[in-house]
Amino acid sequence: MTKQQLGRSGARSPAQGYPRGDDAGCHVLHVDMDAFYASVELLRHPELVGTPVIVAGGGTRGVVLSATYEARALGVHSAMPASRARRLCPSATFLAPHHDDYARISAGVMAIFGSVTPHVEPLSLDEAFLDVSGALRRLGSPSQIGEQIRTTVQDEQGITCSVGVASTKFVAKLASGRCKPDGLLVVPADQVIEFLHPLQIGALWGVGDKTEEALHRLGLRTVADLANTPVGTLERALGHAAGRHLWQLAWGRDERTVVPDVQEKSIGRDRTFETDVDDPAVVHRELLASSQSVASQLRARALAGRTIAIKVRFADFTTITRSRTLSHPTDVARDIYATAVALFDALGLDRARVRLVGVRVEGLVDGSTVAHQLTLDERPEAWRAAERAADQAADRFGRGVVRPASLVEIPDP
DNA sequence: TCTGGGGTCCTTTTGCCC
DNA sequence: TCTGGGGCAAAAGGACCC
Repeated sequence: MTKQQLGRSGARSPAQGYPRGDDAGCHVLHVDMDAFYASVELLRHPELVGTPVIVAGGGTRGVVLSATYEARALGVHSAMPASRARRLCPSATFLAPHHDDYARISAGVMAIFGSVTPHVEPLSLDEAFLDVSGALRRLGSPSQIGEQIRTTVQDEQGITCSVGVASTKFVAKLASGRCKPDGLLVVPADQVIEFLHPLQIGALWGVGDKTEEALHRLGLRTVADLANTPVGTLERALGHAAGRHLWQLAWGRDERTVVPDVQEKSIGRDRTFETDVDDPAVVHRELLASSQSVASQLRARALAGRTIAIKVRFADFTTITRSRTLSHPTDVARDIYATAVALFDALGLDRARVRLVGVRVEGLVDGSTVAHQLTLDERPEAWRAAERAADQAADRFGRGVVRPASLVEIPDP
C-alpha cells in the first residue's frame, strides 16, 4: 500500500507518520465502508474472499448494488444492469441482497462513530460525516481518531472502511474516495487547492453525467478549469444555485456543517414489475401494497404527511409524477391509497405499458401532534386504530401474516 | 447495455390572489 | 371590465447521490 503525497496511510500503518500539524484544522471526517454490501456478504461467505462477488437486486431487471474490488477490476460498478455485469464477469458469484444484515452492521458502525462524537451525520447505511473538533483532547488528532475508527470497525464488524480527513465536508468526502479501499487520507487545510485543481470535473460531488457533459461543452475538464471560469458563465450553463455552488467548491469553499439528526422530508416506496403491466387492477394492487408500507413506516416513526405523490414509469423509461396536497397530514394507508389511485386513474391511461409505480408521502410533520380530523373517510380514527392493530400484529407475527389480511380488509373503492 | 430503490434539492410552470 | 404583473404555493420534472 503506497503512501501518497498528501498523507495516505495504508491498511495497518500507524497514524504517527504525519508531520505535526498536518491535520490541524481538519476537524471533518468522512468515513465510507468499502464495497459495503459485498463486504457484509463476505462475512457469511469467507470462502469467497479474494474473488469477484457481485450483489445484485433480485429479478431479471436487477442492477448491481455492490461489487468486490476483484469484480470492479473487470469493469463492474454499482448501478450497472446485472445482465451486463454477468457478461463482463461470468466467473463472479452473484448474490441477492440481505438488507437486514446491512442495517444491523450499519447500526454497529454508527454506534462506533457515536462513541467518538455526538456530531455524526449519516449519509446512508455505509457512510457518515463526523465533526471531531470536540474529541481532540480526549482522543488525539483527527487522523489518529480516523485510524482508531478504522481499527475498531475492522475489529468489531469485520469490514474495512476508508476515512477522509479535511477542513470541509466535501474535501473529506473526496479524500475518502481517493484512498479506497482500506485507507486514510488527510488533505491539509493549506493544500486544498493543490488537491482539488488537478481532479477531473466529474470527480466532484454533485457533478453527474449531465453536468459533466454541459461543462465539457464549455471546454472545461478539470477543477482548475472550473475555478478559472467566471461564475456567471457557470450560472448560465448550470442554473444559479448549481453554478455558483460548484464554483465555490472548486476554490475549496464549503460552508456546510456536520448536522446530526437530519429529519426525513419524505417517505416512499416504489416497485419495478418483473414484466411491464397494462392491467390497471394490477397497478392498483401495487399502489395499495405501497400505500400500506409507507403508512406503517410513517406510524413507526411517528410522522404524518400532507402531500401524496405517485410516480409512474412507462415501458420506454419515461417517468411522470403526480401529487396532491391534502387538507391535513395523514399516516393512514386508506387515505394514502385513495389519493394515489385517484391520481393514477386521472392519468386516463389506455392500457399503457407500465414498468414501475410508486407512492411517496411528503411534507412530513410530527405525527403525534397532528389533530386527526375528518378527511377522506367519515371514520378515520377507526381506520387508524385498525391499522395500528395490524402494525402490532405484524410486529409480533411478522409482515407476511398481516399484509395479505390487510389487502383483503381494504376493498377497492 | 437496457437501466433498482431509497432519498434530496433545484428549476420551471401553473394557478391563484391581489 | 380588461389587462398586467408581483408574489406565493403547489405541481411537475429532472439531476444527483448511494
